[in-house]
Amino acid sequence: MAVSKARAANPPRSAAVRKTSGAAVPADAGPLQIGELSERLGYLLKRAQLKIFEDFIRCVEPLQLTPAQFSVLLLLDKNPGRNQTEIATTLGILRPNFVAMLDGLESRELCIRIRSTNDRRSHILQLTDKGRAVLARAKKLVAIKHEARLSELLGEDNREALLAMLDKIAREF
Amino acid sequence: MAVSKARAANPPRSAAVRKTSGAAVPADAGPLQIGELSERLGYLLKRAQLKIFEDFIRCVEPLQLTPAQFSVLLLLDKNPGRNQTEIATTLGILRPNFVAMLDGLESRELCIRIRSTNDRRSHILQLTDKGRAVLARAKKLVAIKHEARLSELLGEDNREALLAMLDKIAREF
DNA sequence: TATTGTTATACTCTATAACTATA
DNA sequence: TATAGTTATAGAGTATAACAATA
Repeated sequence: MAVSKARAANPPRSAAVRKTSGAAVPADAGPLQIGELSERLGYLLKRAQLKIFEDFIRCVEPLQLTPAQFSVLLLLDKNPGRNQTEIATTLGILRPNFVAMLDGLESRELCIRIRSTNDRRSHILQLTDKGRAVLARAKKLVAIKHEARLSELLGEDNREALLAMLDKIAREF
Repeated sequence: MAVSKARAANPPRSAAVRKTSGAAVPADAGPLQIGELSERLGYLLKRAQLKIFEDFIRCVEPLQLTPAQFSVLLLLDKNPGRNQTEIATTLGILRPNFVAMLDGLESRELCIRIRSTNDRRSHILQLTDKGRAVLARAKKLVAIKHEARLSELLGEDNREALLAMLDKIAREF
């Protein structure tokens, strides 16, 4: 949103405010009308995603894993022998940004980089035993605390329908 | 993710890589197995949200409006006489971060701040005629380009079911 | 004393260019 | 020359503390 540019382009705030008298709403007017916002997919997606991420982090809090870190561990487990670029791009993470993320996981000994013998430029990523153990515990916490809560809220059939629609949007839109 | 801390805590990258020979996957092994990721709500929500935001920005490109800016205009239109704090918190925007955003909209003459006569601390926000015109054009573009495409992908009934579930998650989860 | 708008600041995420070592 | 990992950097988004004006 170019904060600094807006800053530079505008006069000091207080000087810019109109002196016109304001037709303010009564102080007790209550909650605002969100109107069509409740039908805007982007808005609802964003709001729902924030809620889900917050809950995920809470549920998996003893393991100190972010949703992104959990995704990496899941992917490494399912895809042994792959390099950084392959893992990163599959998750929509840019290679430069994946470096610090891997540093974090590797310093906690959840995975290791191994220089490939085929192509000495690339690093094969591998879960450690500790990484596998943490992933297993995380999966359990997610299943019994996070996903279960969601099924309770929506019903299992609706939950699956929701996942299917989101997957379709993510792939085909 | 505390990039700088991770940086400081770790030895230089190349020195940290294990010398063990890597069991790399064949170069032509094809796409990765995303496995259980395709059933993780948070992951799918994030991916879908990014797609939807990208498309929104494309559809409304002639007007140069972000989803967040569009939401503000919608809310101002439905809620005349409200101040910055009320609008910001309704959208989940923190008051300090709303200042620069309003600066941008006001410098484009889409809305104005008016000092309230009831309480001279607060600024009543009001759409300008130009703001209303831009909002009207944006609504049209969103309806005929963005939402229509979504209905086509999911079907109108499914689209409504999706919105209802996301709304429920955003409110009740 | 409390609240509104604001400033300053910091941390995370995301994005791009350019370096190095290998190929 | 091209690619993998990395560095540096810049931009958004988000979060908190503190100040001036006003209540």
